[in-house]
Amino acid sequence: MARNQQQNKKMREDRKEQIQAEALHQFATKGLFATKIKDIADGVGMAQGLIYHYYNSKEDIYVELIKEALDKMNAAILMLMEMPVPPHEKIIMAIKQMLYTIENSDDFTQTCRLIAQATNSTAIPEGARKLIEEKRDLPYQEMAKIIAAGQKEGTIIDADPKELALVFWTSLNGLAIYKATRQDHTAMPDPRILINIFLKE
Amino acid sequence: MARNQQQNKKMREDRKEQIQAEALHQFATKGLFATKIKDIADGVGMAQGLIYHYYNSKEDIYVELIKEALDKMNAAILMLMEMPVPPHEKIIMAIKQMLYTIENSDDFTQTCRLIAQATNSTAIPEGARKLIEEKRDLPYQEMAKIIAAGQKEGTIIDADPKELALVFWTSLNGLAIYKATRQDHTAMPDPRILINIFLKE
DNA sequence: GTCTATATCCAGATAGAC
DNA sequence: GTCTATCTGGATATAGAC
Repeated sequence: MARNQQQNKKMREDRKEQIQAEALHQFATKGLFATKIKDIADGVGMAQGLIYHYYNSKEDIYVELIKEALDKMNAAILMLMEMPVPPHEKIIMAIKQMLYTIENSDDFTQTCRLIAQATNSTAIPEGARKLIEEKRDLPYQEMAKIIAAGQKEGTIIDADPKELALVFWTSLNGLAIYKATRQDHTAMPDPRILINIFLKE
Repeated sequence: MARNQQQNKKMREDRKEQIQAEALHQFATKGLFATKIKDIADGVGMAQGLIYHYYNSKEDIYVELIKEALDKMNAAILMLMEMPVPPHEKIIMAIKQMLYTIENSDDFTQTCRLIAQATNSTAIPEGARKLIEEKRDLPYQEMAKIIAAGQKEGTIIDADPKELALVFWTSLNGLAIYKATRQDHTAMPDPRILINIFLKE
């Protein structure tokens, strides 16, 4: 009996993940309002009404995706923060890693795109708005700390750490959006161009 | 009679501009699908049905706005191109001008936001999609030319001009999006941070 | 030119059979 | 768990009076 309950629960979770994956794809490319429940259902291969066996509303799916996207992003940043390397190495690693991921990971690209869409629209569910407000500043704050540490170390150029952190993330975000919206395989720039913004020579 | 016809035409144009201004604001903040014709009509202070006296459809308004936004952007780039100053000066001027405009012009910010929304969604009218495809590469191409000229001059760092142009526009675009989506008065970074990406010291 | 009223359609969500 | 059928609301666009 316990075995069966567990199995059922797992199957339900699997099904929800299918829906999530499809919804991420659709929301990221078309946005919340242009995506119809039927589109998601068709993508998964289930009846339109069946979606409501797993979620209470379209908004619920959306908010869950936004939450996961933000958490995934922030977890990646915090992992970087804790690496046992000096600040300027963290920055070099982060830039190389981000450029590589932007160029090669479709899932990451879609996640970026979802967040960009959400951030750039006021017409999103209240729950999503709150999550974004609450979580979106963390990367900027953490990067400002790394930069300040690097300046103390003497490896990072002299400028307001907050401003440098702003340039750091908005540049990478701009590149991610650019990549996401071109179907062709646009190459990312040489990492050194970006690294040069921050490091003293 | 001719006098009257002219007056009527002008009044009609004025009314269309009112609609356009309101639609730009709404589309830029909420997107095409979340914006209802009634929202626009309410913003202008006219009945919902009256909009159709001036436009055939919501999509028509949208496509017209996209066209004007892209043309305005490209015209600004071309003006810069033709200024009688050396390449590295053009880059310095462009960065300073862009940062200043991002920080101070609400209209520009909304235009950026509209284009970002449109570029980042596949669910836009065919006409808008075509215009974007057709016009969005011009800034990248023109900037690559300026950069290549600056390299010949010896003032711009050694790297692929296309990649530098990519970093140039995506960085500024990232900053514009950032600014557009924060209600508070977020300061732009010191221009020298960005200028340093491109200029030899 | 402007309004009110309405035809029409579409999509989110629910009900109920299997 | 899954489907089909349906209720319901809301939004685009049109019609017609003033």
